[in-house]
Order: sequence, then C-alpha cells, then structure tokens
Amino acid sequence: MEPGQTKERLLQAAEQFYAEHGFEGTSMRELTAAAGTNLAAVNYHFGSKKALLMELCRIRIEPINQDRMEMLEAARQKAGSAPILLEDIFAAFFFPVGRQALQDGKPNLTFLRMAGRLISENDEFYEEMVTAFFPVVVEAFLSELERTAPGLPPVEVRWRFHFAVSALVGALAQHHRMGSSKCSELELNDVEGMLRRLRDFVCAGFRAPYEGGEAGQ
Amino acid sequence: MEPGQTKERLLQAAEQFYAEHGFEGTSMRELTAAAGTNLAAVNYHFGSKKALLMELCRIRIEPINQDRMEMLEAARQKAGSAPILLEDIFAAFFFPVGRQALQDGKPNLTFLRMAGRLISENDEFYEEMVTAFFPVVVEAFLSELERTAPGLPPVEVRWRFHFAVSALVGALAQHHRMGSSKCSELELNDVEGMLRRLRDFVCAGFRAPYEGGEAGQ
DNA sequence: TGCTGAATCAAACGTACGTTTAAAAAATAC
DNA sequence: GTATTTTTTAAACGTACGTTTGATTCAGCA
Repeated sequence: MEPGQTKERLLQAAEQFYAEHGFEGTSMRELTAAAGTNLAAVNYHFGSKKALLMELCRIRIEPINQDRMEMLEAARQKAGSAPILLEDIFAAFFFPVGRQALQDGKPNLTFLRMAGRLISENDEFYEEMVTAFFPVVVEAFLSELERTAPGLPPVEVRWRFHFAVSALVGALAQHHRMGSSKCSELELNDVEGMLRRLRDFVCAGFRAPYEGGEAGQ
Repeated sequence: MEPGQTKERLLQAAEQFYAEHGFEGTSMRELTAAAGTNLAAVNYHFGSKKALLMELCRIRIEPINQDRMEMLEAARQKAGSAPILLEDIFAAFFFPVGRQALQDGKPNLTFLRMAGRLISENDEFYEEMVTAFFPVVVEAFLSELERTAPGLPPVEVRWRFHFAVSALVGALAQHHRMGSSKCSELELNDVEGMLRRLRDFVCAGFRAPYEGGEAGQ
C-alpha cells in the first residue's frame, strides 16, 4: 500500500470499529488488520488506542462545531437585534452533522453511529471528550436559546435543550438501523431529511407550553 | 455471605458494570469480585456472560413493558371510542421507566444509564434484545398513535415516535451526568419530574405542523 | 553510492479475558 | 446421621489484549 496513507486508513477503520463496538470493545488487532497495516502502527502514529479515538473525534467534531458557530452567527446577522428564529438555532445545531457525514455525495452512516455512541461511553472518555470539544458551542447555543425563548426560565431552557440533544444523539445512534422495518428504506440515506424532520420536531417540543414547573398529573 | 443471594448480587453488579462499561467492556472478573462471589458463579448460574446481561435486561424491561401496556389499556378505557389523548400515550410509554427505576423510594440512576446504553450496543446484542422484548409494545403504541395523530401519514407517525424514543433513550443515558452543571442538582433524583418534562416536550414535538414532506429550507 | 530519518514489520512483553474442570463445602432429603 | 443434590471454590484452559522493542525497509538527498 502507498505510504503516507496509513494514518488515514487507521482513522477510517477506527470510525468503523468504534461505531460498532465502542471504545472498550474495539480491538487494535482487528482494527489494524482491517486498515491493512501492522499492529504497531497505531502506537507509532497516534501514541495509544485512546489517542487514536480522541484524534478521530477531534477531526470529526471540530468541523461540525465550527460550522455550527458560523450558521449561528449568520442567523444572528439575519435577525439583526431581534432574537434568532428557533428554527434557525436548531438548524445551526443539527444540519452541520449531516454535512459532516457526507462523503462523496453519499452519507457516511458509520460516522453518525459513532457520534451517537459518545453519549454512553464510560465516564473517563466522555468527560475528556465533552470538556475538550463542547463547552463553548453549548454555551453559545444556550444563551441564544434564552434570548429566543418565550419567557422560559433558564433552567427550563436547559432541560429542553438537553432533550433536543438527546433526541439528536439517539437518532444518530439508531439511524443505521432505520432501514430494516421502521420507516421507508428509501429514506435511510436521506440524512438531511431526517435532520430536517428532527429539527421541526424539536422546535415544536421547545415551544411546549410552560406550566410553571409545579403542574400536576 | 448468605447463600441463595448470589444470583441477585450478580445481577446487581451486572447492572452497575453494564451501565458504566457496556457489554463488551464489562469484565466478569471485576463483576464477580464486586458481587463478592467466585468467577465461575456467572457461568454456573446463568450459563455465560451474554446470558447474564440478557437475563438482567429481561428482569428490568419486561415489568416496564407490562406496566406500559396496562397504562395504555387504562387510557383506552378512559377514552372510550375516541382516540386516546397524546399525553396519555406518552405517559404510558415514559412513566413506567421511572417507576421501574425506583428502589426503596430513591431512584436507581444506574438502571437508567443501563437502559440508555442498549441503543448503542453492538448489533448482535441489540438485535436479540429488541426482537425479544419490544416488537409487541412498539406496535401497540404505534397503532394507538396513528389513531390519535391529527391526520399524519403512518410513516410520519413512525418518524416522530422514533424521535420520541431517541429522546427518551438519550435522556436516560445522560441523566446521571445532569447533576454536574447543566441543571439544578436537586432535580437529579427527580426522575419522575424529568420524565414529565420529557413527555410534555415530546407531545409538543409530535404535534408539530406537518408540511407534507416536501417543504424546503 | 552511501547516509539519514521516517515508516513498517515480526516478535515478544506482561496482563487480562470468558470459560471449564474437578474437588470441596453447604444445604436438603431420607 | 448418612446419602444426595446444590452451590462454591481454586486452578487451569486457550485466547486475546495494548504496548514495546529492535531489526528492516524505503524514500530523499548529498
């Protein structure tokens, strides 16, 4: 195989295995075999198993978050001094995921599944991941949601954003299985369509009437 | 230690380890040590590692699904010949999870996390789990949602139910981490409150206006 | 052509894995 | 109180793990 492509092939195989088996379930022996390289390649190029998966996440997540911030900024410009439209906020949060999943025009379902995995990873891995990549973006979206929200207390905004993120992550983790029976098989590759539906769902959920927190039943 | 309690202690330890490390990441050596029994106990009482985790899921999920079906039936009775109120459908789907998590009056957050893990487990495990425990319940709720839905095409109903389930599973997987910064620490143990908020969120999302599927932007 | 640094390789490091075995111990039945 | 079954135990089964090592290969350049 051509030299210089080893790192890329390792990252590609890592995405596959990580999506299917998670961090602890991924074997470096299987991974390097699938990548067509030697077992020692991972430690040579990345330092360790954990560093490889971390680098994979960095490469994937950072462009998404950059894209998110740009879309949010564009929506801010569009809105002027008024609050941003809720639809634009969640479009800025969801759609970059679909854009990142695109590879040669076709969606990379493995990447979606990997993204959905992060949430249930063991605490050590998760904590490092989240503090490394997400604090700035999350705070930016939360403060914009608070400006947009129709009189919701901040803690309620956080709850609803939490549900929105949960729905996204759950949908990503599940998407690769949607073809089997649940929905039309044709739509499996229409990640954009899924994310648009999800945005509409989440926006409506976010606008749910607020009962003041002490409602019964 | 008292005899006869070994199985129970194994199941309890299994829940802990499975929630934290997943199926492939759980070590039978650590698990049996935590349960205060011998390494061979798992294979003696359950047959294999996989069978132990399967049995754990069965014990936890079956009562939830029974509870779900009973609540759905009660809502059906209440509604008479009219469609069931959307809030009652999702209450029947969400609340039994919180009830199952209750142990001696306090919520068992580990169980929630375990439940949230199932969705991103490897395909072999997931497939077996889902086909074993969920087909009947899912179809029952879907058909009831179709009766209740305001003119939504069935495929759209499935999409929105999928998002609702995703939000639930994501929220369960994340809940144990909510105390740190995102929301009020006091609410961490208020699983019921979380599920009620989630139900309201999901019901509103389910009622999102339907654009006919071909809408732009 | 010979040198240099990066990249790859097979092999071995020590450790941990899930499972099996056969003997010891405890509980139950007669 | 002995016989029988159920449960627990320590030890070993073979396999796989992530990482390290030192030799080998290969490109680029003098």
